[in-house]
Amino acid sequence: MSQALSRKQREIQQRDHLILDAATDILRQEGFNALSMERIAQAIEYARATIYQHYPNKEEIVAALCIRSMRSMVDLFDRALEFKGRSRERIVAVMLAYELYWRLYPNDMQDFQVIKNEAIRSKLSEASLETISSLEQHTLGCIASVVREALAEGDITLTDITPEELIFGLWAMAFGAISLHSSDIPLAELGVSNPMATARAHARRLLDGYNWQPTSDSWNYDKTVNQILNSVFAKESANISFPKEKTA
Amino acid sequence: MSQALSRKQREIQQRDHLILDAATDILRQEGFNALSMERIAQAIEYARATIYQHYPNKEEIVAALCIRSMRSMVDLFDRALEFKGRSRERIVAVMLAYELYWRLYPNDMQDFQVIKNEAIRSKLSEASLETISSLEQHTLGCIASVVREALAEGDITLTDITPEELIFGLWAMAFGAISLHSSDIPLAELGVSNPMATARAHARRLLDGYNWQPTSDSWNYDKTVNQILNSVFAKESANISFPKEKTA
DNA sequence: TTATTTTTTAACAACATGTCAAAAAATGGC
DNA sequence: GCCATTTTTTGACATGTTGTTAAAAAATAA
Repeated sequence: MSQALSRKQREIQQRDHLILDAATDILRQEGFNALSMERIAQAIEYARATIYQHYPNKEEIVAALCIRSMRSMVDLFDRALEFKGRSRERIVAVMLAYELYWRLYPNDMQDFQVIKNEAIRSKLSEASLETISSLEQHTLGCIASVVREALAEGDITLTDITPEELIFGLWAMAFGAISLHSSDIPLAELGVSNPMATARAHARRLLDGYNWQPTSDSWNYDKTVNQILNSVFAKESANISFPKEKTA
Repeated sequence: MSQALSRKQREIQQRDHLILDAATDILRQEGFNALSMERIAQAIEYARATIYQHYPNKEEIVAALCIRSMRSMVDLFDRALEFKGRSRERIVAVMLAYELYWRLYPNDMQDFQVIKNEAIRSKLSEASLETISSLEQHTLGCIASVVREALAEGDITLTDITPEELIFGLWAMAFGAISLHSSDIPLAELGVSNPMATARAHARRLLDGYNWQPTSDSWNYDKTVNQILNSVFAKESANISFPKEKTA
């Protein structure tokens, strides 16, 4: 009985993947406007109403894609924290995780933009919104833990801002850089060929500005970056060429 | 003849304002999903088809709102450049313009997010997209001119990055801060009560990090901020209380 | 095989979109 | 002021999407 039941349920689970995969394809190839229940139904060869058994609307489908993608981002963040070293090296690791995520799944980041949109958010369930929010909080928590560590170890002393405000600064810089990059502003034409590497350089300066030890003039962070890539992110970085920051 | 014709045309122009105002109300009070041609038509007491004489779809209406709002932003940026002083004071003025814009028209900034969305962008005409783009470029140009000025006057020397990359950094920080702020992430709960003031503090540190003279330890920028607010932005700042950055 | 439960679907009602031909209003010549 | 012409406004239509529901189909268990 539980055998037969679970066979059917496995079928349903598989169909869930079919739905998400079809949605991804349509989203990537034709954009959000082309994404409709009918369109997905055709792609997976089921009736439209069947998809409503899985998701109450297409916005929840995009949310599911987002959540799936955010989980792999969280994984990278957690892995970043496995890098052992001085606090400032560890914050570099966390920022690299963000950059790596964007390089590994450049398209997924666009879904984040979609999900930020009020028109879409307003159709999501409380449950989905909370899942998204808690995943977001998790990534923030990773940065926060390193900042707290730095404070505890005396690598940084904050006088004019709170730890949370420092976190916000790093977050805003990274988020802003990625947002601008994934919008269709022609950054390359404006003279910014590599936004993420540039953001990384700015973050380095900013942390130097706050005197987070060891500052970049007394430590080779390019070496640290390589160490991080070759240890905790060995698997991912194998397929990816990482541009160095230009260093003075 | 030109009298009679222009009377009618004035009527049509007025109706254009009616449409945009109605759209703004609906957008603010009920969100993008509630915005429909029918809904606007009811509000202004004309037939739906009449609105299509003005705008081919609701996305273009939002674009028009955006463009109207961006023009006032550009105005603030231009006014910021009227402030005379050292280059680093002038960059402070430009950043203040951005902050001021956000404080004067907090809701309008949300429209910018809407217009960044691919689903909406894909329905806009080339003309609208280009207008938006050129307004965006104009604001960037304002920052760029100050950076060039600083280079020319020797207030800053860039070794490891290009001027464009520095501009990108300031832009990303400001844009990221505002994006995060206007998303519904509870920044206050996270300990960031004043995102824009925080971003301003970070920008100050960043510019100090790049050694843009005079650095903040040798110059009272709080005083500069007040001077800017009381001169070029006298009218606007009268109604607005500006939080000071916390300074070490 | 047959009764019962679960899953799938076709059909429906509601609503939004964009277009177009007809109605209404404005204009201009007489 | 009247009528022909042009412009503006509108109701009506075809199309497409959404979410629901009752019936058909399939799976399950006796």
